[in-house]
Amino acid sequence: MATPQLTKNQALVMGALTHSDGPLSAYTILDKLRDQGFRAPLQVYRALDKLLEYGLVHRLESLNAFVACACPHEHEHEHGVTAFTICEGCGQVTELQDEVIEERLSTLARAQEFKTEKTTIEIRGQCKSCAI
Amino acid sequence: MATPQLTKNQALVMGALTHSDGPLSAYTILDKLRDQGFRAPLQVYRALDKLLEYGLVHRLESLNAFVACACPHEHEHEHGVTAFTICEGCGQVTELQDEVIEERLSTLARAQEFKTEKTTIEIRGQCKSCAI
DNA sequence: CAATTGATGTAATAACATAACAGTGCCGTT
DNA sequence: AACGGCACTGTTATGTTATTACATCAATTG
Ligand SMILES: [Zn+2]
Ligand SMILES: [Zn+2]
Ligand SMILES: [Zn+2]
Ligand SMILES: [Zn+2]
Repeated sequence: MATPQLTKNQALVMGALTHSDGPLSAYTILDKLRDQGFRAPLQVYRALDKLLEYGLVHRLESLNAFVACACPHEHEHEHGVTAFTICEGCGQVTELQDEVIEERLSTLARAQEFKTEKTTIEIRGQCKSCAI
Repeated sequence: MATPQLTKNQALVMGALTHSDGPLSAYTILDKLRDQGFRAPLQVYRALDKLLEYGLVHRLESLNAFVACACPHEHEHEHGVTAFTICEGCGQVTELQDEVIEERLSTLARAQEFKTEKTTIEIRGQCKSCAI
Protein backbone atom coordinates (compact mmCIF):
# COMPACT_ATOMS: atom_id res chain seq x y z
CA MET A 1 0.00 0.00 0.00
CA ALA A 2 2.25 2.79 -1.21
CA THR A 3 1.38 6.21 0.18
CA PRO A 4 0.24 8.62 -2.53
CA GLN A 5 0.14 12.36 -2.13
CA LEU A 6 -2.48 13.20 0.46
CA THR A 7 -5.48 15.26 -0.53
CA LYS A 8 -6.30 18.46 1.31
CA ASN A 9 -8.76 16.84 3.70
CA GLN A 10 -6.52 13.85 4.32
CA ALA A 11 -3.59 16.16 5.08
CA LEU A 12 -5.68 18.24 7.48
CA VAL A 13 -6.83 15.16 9.40
CA MET A 14 -3.31 13.75 9.43
CA GLY A 15 -2.06 17.06 10.75
CA ALA A 16 -4.59 17.11 13.53
CA LEU A 17 -3.49 13.65 14.62
CA THR A 18 0.24 14.25 14.43
CA HIS A 19 -0.03 17.49 16.36
CA SER A 20 -2.05 15.82 19.09
CA ASP A 21 -0.23 14.15 21.94
CA GLY A 22 -2.76 11.35 22.08
CA PRO A 23 -5.62 9.63 20.28
CA LEU A 24 -8.52 11.70 18.98
CA SER A 25 -12.10 10.73 18.24
CA ALA A 26 -13.48 11.52 14.80
CA TYR A 27 -15.73 14.20 16.26
CA THR A 28 -12.86 15.80 18.15
CA ILE A 29 -10.95 15.98 14.88
CA LEU A 30 -14.03 17.52 13.26
CA ASP A 31 -14.12 20.22 15.92
CA LYS A 32 -10.42 20.96 15.51
CA LEU A 33 -10.87 21.40 11.78
CA ARG A 34 -13.99 23.58 11.73
CA ASP A 35 -11.83 26.62 11.18
CA GLN A 36 -10.33 24.99 8.10
CA GLY A 37 -13.79 24.48 6.66
CA PHE A 38 -14.85 21.08 7.95
CA ARG A 39 -18.59 20.87 8.53
CA ALA A 40 -19.62 17.20 8.59
CA PRO A 41 -18.45 13.90 10.12
CA LEU A 42 -18.05 12.30 6.72
CA GLN A 43 -15.24 14.64 5.81
CA VAL A 44 -13.32 13.20 8.73
CA TYR A 45 -14.36 9.58 8.31
CA ARG A 46 -13.53 9.54 4.63
CA ALA A 47 -10.08 10.95 5.25
CA LEU A 48 -9.52 8.50 8.10
CA ASP A 49 -10.48 5.56 5.88
CA LYS A 50 -7.73 6.48 3.47
CA LEU A 51 -5.15 7.20 6.16
CA LEU A 52 -5.91 3.81 7.74
CA GLU A 53 -5.55 2.18 4.34
CA TYR A 54 -2.15 3.85 3.85
CA GLY A 55 -1.06 2.75 7.32
CA LEU A 56 -0.48 6.31 8.52
CA VAL A 57 -3.08 6.05 11.24
CA HIS A 58 -4.31 3.37 13.61
CA ARG A 59 -7.77 2.90 15.00
CA LEU A 60 -8.02 2.08 18.70
CA GLU A 61 -11.07 -0.14 18.93
CA SER A 62 -11.46 0.02 22.68
CA LEU A 63 -11.48 3.82 22.56
CA ASN A 64 -13.30 4.53 19.30
CA ALA A 65 -10.43 6.83 18.53
CA PHE A 66 -7.58 7.28 16.11
CA VAL A 67 -3.88 7.87 16.52
CA ALA A 68 -1.04 8.73 14.14
CA CYS A 69 1.28 5.81 13.53
CA ALA A 70 4.39 6.08 15.65
CA CYS A 71 6.63 4.39 13.11
CA PRO A 72 6.93 6.97 10.35
CA HIS A 73 9.68 4.97 8.62
CA GLU A 74 7.59 1.91 8.03
CA HIS A 75 4.88 3.38 5.89
CA GLU A 76 6.10 1.89 2.67
CA HIS A 77 6.26 -1.71 3.83
CA GLU A 78 3.27 -3.01 5.78
CA HIS A 79 4.05 -3.08 9.40
CA GLY A 80 3.31 -6.25 11.31
CA VAL A 81 0.94 -6.89 14.16
CA THR A 82 0.95 -3.93 16.50
CA ALA A 83 0.05 -3.93 20.16
CA PHE A 84 -0.88 -0.74 21.96
CA THR A 85 -0.62 0.18 25.59
CA ILE A 86 -3.22 2.77 26.48
CA CYS A 87 -3.00 4.63 29.77
CA GLU A 88 -6.37 5.28 31.39
CA GLY A 89 -4.80 8.06 33.40
CA CYS A 90 -3.14 10.34 30.88
CA GLY A 91 -4.28 8.84 27.57
CA GLN A 92 -0.75 8.11 26.44
CA VAL A 93 -0.56 5.44 23.76
CA THR A 94 2.52 3.38 22.96
CA GLU A 95 2.97 1.19 19.94
CA LEU A 96 4.71 -2.16 20.33
CA GLN A 97 5.90 -4.63 17.75
CA ASP A 98 6.69 -8.13 18.89
CA GLU A 99 7.83 -11.07 16.83
CA VAL A 100 6.97 -13.65 19.47
CA ILE A 101 3.35 -12.56 19.71
CA GLU A 102 2.99 -12.22 15.97
CA GLU A 103 4.40 -15.70 15.46
CA ARG A 104 2.25 -17.20 18.19
CA LEU A 105 -0.99 -15.63 16.93
CA SER A 106 -0.16 -16.85 13.48
CA THR A 107 0.28 -20.38 14.82
CA LEU A 108 -2.99 -20.26 16.73
CA ALA A 109 -4.87 -19.04 13.69
CA ARG A 110 -3.32 -21.69 11.48
CA ALA A 111 -4.27 -24.38 13.99
CA GLN A 112 -7.93 -23.63 13.36
CA GLU A 113 -7.40 -22.85 9.70
CA PHE A 114 -8.46 -19.27 10.30
CA LYS A 115 -7.42 -16.71 7.70
CA THR A 116 -6.40 -13.56 9.58
CA GLU A 117 -7.21 -10.22 8.02
CA LYS A 118 -6.64 -7.84 10.90
CA THR A 119 -5.43 -8.23 14.46
CA THR A 120 -6.24 -5.91 17.34
CA ILE A 121 -4.18 -5.94 20.53
CA GLU A 122 -4.90 -3.25 23.09
CA ILE A 123 -3.60 -3.20 26.65
CA ARG A 124 -5.48 -0.81 28.91
CA GLY A 125 -4.02 0.19 32.25
CA GLN A 126 -1.78 2.74 33.94
CA CYS A 127 1.51 3.96 32.53
CA LYS A 128 4.63 4.30 34.64
CA SER A 129 3.83 7.92 35.55
CA CYS A 130 0.17 7.36 36.33
CA ALA A 131 0.45 4.13 38.33
CA ILE A 132 -0.13 5.01 41.96
CA MET B 1 -15.11 -12.09 41.47
CA ALA B 2 -17.45 -14.82 42.72
CA THR B 3 -20.71 -15.09 40.76
CA PRO B 4 -23.73 -14.24 42.90
CA GLN B 5 -27.26 -15.19 42.02
CA LEU B 6 -28.25 -13.27 38.92
CA THR B 7 -31.10 -10.80 39.08
CA LYS B 8 -34.05 -11.12 36.73
CA ASN B 9 -32.68 -8.70 34.16
CA GLN B 10 -29.20 -10.14 34.34
CA ALA B 11 -30.57 -13.64 33.83
CA LEU B 12 -32.64 -12.53 30.85
CA VAL B 13 -29.67 -10.88 29.17
CA MET B 14 -27.46 -13.88 29.95
CA GLY B 15 -30.09 -16.14 28.45
CA ALA B 16 -30.29 -14.10 25.27
CA LEU B 17 -26.52 -14.40 24.86
CA THR B 18 -26.24 -18.09 25.64
CA HIS B 19 -29.07 -18.96 23.27
CA SER B 20 -27.50 -16.97 20.48
CA ASP B 21 -24.97 -18.65 18.24
CA GLY B 22 -22.88 -15.51 18.01
CA PRO B 23 -22.23 -12.09 19.48
CA LEU B 24 -25.12 -9.67 19.95
CA SER B 25 -25.18 -5.89 20.18
CA ALA B 26 -26.85 -4.33 23.19
CA TYR B 27 -29.71 -3.09 21.02
CA THR B 28 -30.23 -6.50 19.48
CA ILE B 29 -30.51 -7.92 22.97
CA LEU B 30 -32.99 -5.19 23.82
CA ASP B 31 -35.15 -6.19 20.85
CA LYS B 32 -35.02 -9.84 21.81
CA LEU B 33 -36.18 -9.00 25.32
CA ARG B 34 -39.01 -6.60 24.53
CA ASP B 35 -41.51 -9.38 25.07
CA GLN B 36 -40.11 -9.96 28.55
CA GLY B 37 -40.69 -6.31 29.40
CA PHE B 38 -37.48 -4.60 28.38
CA ARG B 39 -38.09 -1.04 27.17
CA ALA B 40 -34.82 0.88 27.40
CA PRO B 41 -31.11 0.43 26.55
CA LEU B 42 -30.09 0.94 30.16
CA GLN B 43 -31.79 -2.25 31.22
CA VAL B 44 -29.45 -4.09 28.89
CA TYR B 45 -26.31 -2.08 29.61
CA ARG B 46 -26.70 -2.36 33.35
CA ALA B 47 -27.12 -6.11 33.16
CA LEU B 48 -24.16 -6.39 30.80
CA ASP B 49 -21.96 -4.40 33.18
CA LYS B 50 -22.58 -6.94 35.90
CA LEU B 51 -22.20 -9.94 33.64
CA LEU B 52 -18.87 -8.56 32.41
CA GLU B 53 -17.80 -8.01 35.99
CA TYR B 54 -18.67 -11.62 36.86
CA GLY B 55 -16.78 -12.85 33.81
CA LEU B 56 -19.84 -14.51 32.30
CA VAL B 57 -19.75 -12.32 29.21
CA HIS B 58 -17.07 -10.78 27.04
CA ARG B 59 -17.23 -7.55 25.13
CA LEU B 60 -15.85 -7.60 21.60
CA GLU B 61 -14.42 -4.14 21.13
CA SER B 62 -14.01 -4.33 17.38
CA LEU B 63 -17.67 -5.28 16.98
CA ASN B 64 -19.33 -3.27 19.75
CA ALA B 65 -21.00 -6.52 20.71
CA PHE B 66 -21.18 -9.03 23.51
CA VAL B 67 -20.77 -12.77 23.68
CA ALA B 68 -21.33 -15.36 26.39
CA CYS B 69 -18.10 -16.74 27.79
CA ALA B 70 -17.26 -20.08 26.23
CA CYS B 71 -15.54 -21.42 29.33
CA PRO B 72 -18.41 -22.04 31.74
CA HIS B 73 -16.13 -23.90 34.15
CA GLU B 74 -13.80 -21.04 34.77
CA HIS B 75 -16.22 -18.53 36.15
CA GLU B 76 -15.08 -18.87 39.72
CA HIS B 77 -11.39 -18.27 39.13
CA GLU B 78 -10.50 -15.33 36.87
CA HIS B 79 -9.65 -16.55 33.48
CA GLY B 80 -6.49 -15.24 31.89
CA VAL B 81 -5.96 -13.18 28.80
CA THR B 82 -8.37 -14.29 26.12
CA ALA B 83 -7.93 -13.91 22.40
CA PHE B 84 -10.90 -14.11 20.06
CA THR B 85 -11.08 -15.09 16.44
CA ILE B 86 -14.02 -13.42 14.77
CA CYS B 87 -15.18 -14.58 11.35
CA GLU B 88 -16.34 -11.76 9.09
CA GLY B 89 -18.27 -14.27 7.05
CA CYS B 90 -20.48 -16.10 9.51
CA GLY B 91 -19.90 -14.17 12.72
CA GLN B 92 -18.54 -17.19 14.53
CA VAL B 93 -16.41 -16.29 17.54
CA THR B 94 -13.85 -18.59 19.13
CA GLU B 95 -12.18 -18.04 22.46
CA LEU B 96 -8.49 -18.86 22.81
CA GLN B 97 -6.29 -18.99 25.89
CA ASP B 98 -2.57 -18.98 25.38
CA GLU B 99 0.16 -19.01 27.99
CA VAL B 100 2.87 -17.87 25.60
CA ILE B 101 1.00 -14.73 24.58
CA GLU B 102 -0.07 -13.97 28.11
CA GLU B 103 3.50 -14.32 29.33
CA ARG B 104 4.88 -12.23 26.51
CA LEU B 105 2.39 -9.40 26.94
CA SER B 106 3.15 -9.40 30.62
CA THR B 107 6.86 -9.07 29.86
CA LEU B 108 6.30 -6.23 27.42
CA ALA B 109 4.15 -4.35 29.89
CA ARG B 110 6.66 -4.83 32.68
CA ALA B 111 9.43 -3.54 30.43
CA GLN B 112 7.73 -0.16 30.31
CA GLU B 113 6.46 -0.39 33.88
CA PHE B 114 2.91 -0.40 32.61
CA LYS B 115 0.27 -1.73 34.97
CA THR B 116 -2.16 -3.78 32.89
CA GLU B 117 -5.83 -3.69 33.80
CA LYS B 118 -7.46 -5.26 30.77
CA THR B 119 -6.16 -6.78 27.57
CA THR B 120 -8.05 -7.03 24.31
CA ILE B 121 -6.96 -9.40 21.54
CA GLU B 122 -9.26 -9.78 18.57
CA ILE B 123 -8.39 -11.50 15.32
CA ARG B 124 -10.72 -10.65 12.46
CA GLY B 125 -10.76 -12.78 9.34
CA GLN B 126 -12.36 -15.82 7.74
CA CYS B 127 -12.99 -19.09 9.54
CA LYS B 128 -12.20 -22.43 8.00
CA SER B 129 -15.68 -22.77 6.50
CA CYS B 130 -15.89 -19.22 5.16
CA ALA B 131 -12.39 -18.93 3.69
CA ILE B 132 -12.72 -19.15 -0.07
C1' DC C 1 -38.70 2.13 61.96
C1' DA C 2 -35.05 4.96 59.46
C1' DA C 3 -31.11 4.55 56.85
C1' DT C 4 -28.38 2.42 53.54
C1' DT C 5 -27.56 -0.18 49.52
C1' DG C 6 -28.38 -2.33 45.09
C1' DA C 7 -31.53 -2.93 41.40
C1' DT C 8 -34.99 -1.04 38.32
C1' DG C 9 -37.94 2.12 35.14
C1' DT C 10 -38.11 6.01 32.05
C1' DA C 11 -36.99 9.91 29.31
C1' DA C 12 -33.73 12.55 27.29
C1' DT C 13 -29.41 13.21 25.32
C1' DA C 14 -24.66 12.39 23.88
C1' DA C 15 -21.27 10.07 21.07
C1' DC C 16 -20.03 7.37 17.14
C1' DA C 17 -20.84 6.07 12.27
C1' DT C 18 -23.06 5.56 7.62
C1' DA C 19 -26.50 6.22 3.59
C1' DA C 20 -27.85 8.75 -0.22
C1' DC C 21 -27.33 12.08 -3.60
C1' DA C 22 -25.38 15.99 -5.97
C1' DG C 23 -21.50 18.35 -7.52
C1' DT C 24 -16.52 19.16 -8.79
C1' DG C 25 -11.93 18.67 -10.76
C1' DC C 26 -8.78 15.79 -13.13
C1' DC C 27 -7.16 12.74 -16.66
C1' DG C 28 -7.10 9.98 -20.78
C1' DT C 29 -9.62 9.03 -25.17
C1' DT C 30 -12.02 10.24 -29.18
C1' DA D 1 -12.88 20.59 -27.72
C1' DA D 2 -16.07 17.12 -26.12
C1' DC D 3 -16.79 13.04 -23.74
C1' DG D 4 -16.66 9.56 -20.16
C1' DG D 5 -14.69 7.72 -16.09
C1' DC D 6 -12.96 8.22 -11.59
C1' DA D 7 -11.67 9.88 -7.10
C1' DC D 8 -12.64 13.30 -4.00
C1' DT D 9 -15.81 16.58 -1.92
C1' DG D 10 -20.10 18.87 0.25
C1' DT D 11 -24.46 18.40 2.50
C1' DT D 12 -28.46 16.52 4.71
C1' DA D 13 -30.44 13.10 6.96
C1' DT D 14 -30.42 8.96 9.41
C1' DG D 15 -28.80 4.94 11.93
C1' DT D 16 -26.32 2.83 15.81
C1' DT D 17 -24.13 2.67 20.27
C1' DA D 18 -23.79 4.42 25.02
C1' DT D 19 -24.59 7.55 29.02
C1' DT D 20 -26.82 11.16 32.20
C1' DA D 21 -30.26 12.33 35.27
C1' DC D 22 -33.86 11.48 38.13
C1' DA D 23 -37.54 8.82 40.30
C1' DT D 24 -38.88 4.47 42.38
C1' DC D 25 -38.68 -0.05 44.55
C1' DA D 26 -37.06 -3.89 47.49
C1' DA D 27 -33.98 -6.08 50.69
C1' DT D 28 -30.82 -5.45 54.51
C1' DT D 29 -29.43 -3.80 58.77
C1' DG D 30 -28.72 -1.26 63.05
ZN1 LIG E 1 2.14 2.12 13.55
ZN1 LIG F 1 -0.49 7.70 32.14
ZN1 LIG G 1 -14.39 -16.61 28.39
ZN1 LIG H 1 -17.12 -18.14 9.06
